[in-house]
Amino acid sequence: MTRADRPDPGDLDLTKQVCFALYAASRALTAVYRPVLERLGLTYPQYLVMLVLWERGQTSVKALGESLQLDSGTLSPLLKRLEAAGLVDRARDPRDERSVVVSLTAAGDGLRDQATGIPRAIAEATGVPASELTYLRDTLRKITEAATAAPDKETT
Amino acid sequence: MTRADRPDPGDLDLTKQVCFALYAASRALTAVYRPVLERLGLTYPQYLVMLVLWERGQTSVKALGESLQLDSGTLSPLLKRLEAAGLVDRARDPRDERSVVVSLTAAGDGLRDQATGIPRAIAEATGVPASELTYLRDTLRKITEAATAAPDKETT
DNA sequence: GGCGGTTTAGTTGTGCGCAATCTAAACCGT
DNA sequence: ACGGTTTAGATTGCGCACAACTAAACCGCC
Repeated sequence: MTRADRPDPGDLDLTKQVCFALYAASRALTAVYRPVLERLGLTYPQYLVMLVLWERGQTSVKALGESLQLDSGTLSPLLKRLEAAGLVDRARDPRDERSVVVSLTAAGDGLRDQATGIPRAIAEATGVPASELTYLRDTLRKITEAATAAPDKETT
Repeated sequence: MTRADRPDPGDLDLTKQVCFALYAASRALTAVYRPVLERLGLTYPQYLVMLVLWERGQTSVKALGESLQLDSGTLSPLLKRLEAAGLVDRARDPRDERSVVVSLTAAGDGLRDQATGIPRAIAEATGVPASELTYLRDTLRKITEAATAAPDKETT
């Protein structure tokens, strides 16, 4: 069922451009993080996991996956690497043995201090004004929500 | 509580949120493409390569890399798979044997017809108005440019 | 209690992305 | 013509993402 505000032909190119812009911008920004995070021995997805843990102290793998929108196929090996690096502990929840609780080690908690300056460093490196960032964030969230709820495009 | 009480705490969180929003939105939109492209036997990066070829007919690997901002480490195996799928040909440029020219096969050219409806399908699936898409595209380009040119402390 | 279905992680396999390294071809100044 | 440099592409290794599958624990129900 097409909407009343269906895009006209001119918009088709636009969609293409937006998708690529998103794809390119995401990789470009991650590349800005890379050298900064390298000093902490983290990749960007690992940094995201640490952000959640610094805020919550501990979480199940499931909750982590919901927050970051990643599945166990991605998280399991990633968490294994964080554990091998001595930053997190993993243990089955005794209340529910299906669940694995991820928590910070002392080293993982200590890393937080070194990470506090990162958002500022990134903001300065890119130099995009906060007003635009706010609008951008909200628009991106809207797109993510719309894409996540996207219909699977029926027949043919 | 874990937040830094700095002069401008709002911006720091914002940066973090924008980066994640970008990362999440990019993956979410790619996921919308996935089932659509699957019918053509293409992944999203492969689709991007085909878009360039449908527009230009042929390109060198280098030019392709500049357009998509991907290096040979990514493109070489990707093009090999497209070649194995019978969609493209690869040949050394006789004028400069260092360069490899990628061109469309008949099958690759024929796939264009099936691909014309894709941008519309994506636009409808997400349902974000064109006015926002335009602003979004321009902001993303600005960020990509800023990130690509980002000053890096590891400079010597 | 035992059975069937669900939930939670982990594993396997494929395809990016990117750094580092390698090879070969082209260019360049002498 | 020559040796050094630059350039284009391929290869290797690692870490995501994601689909498909497996195994174990939980749950409801009889």
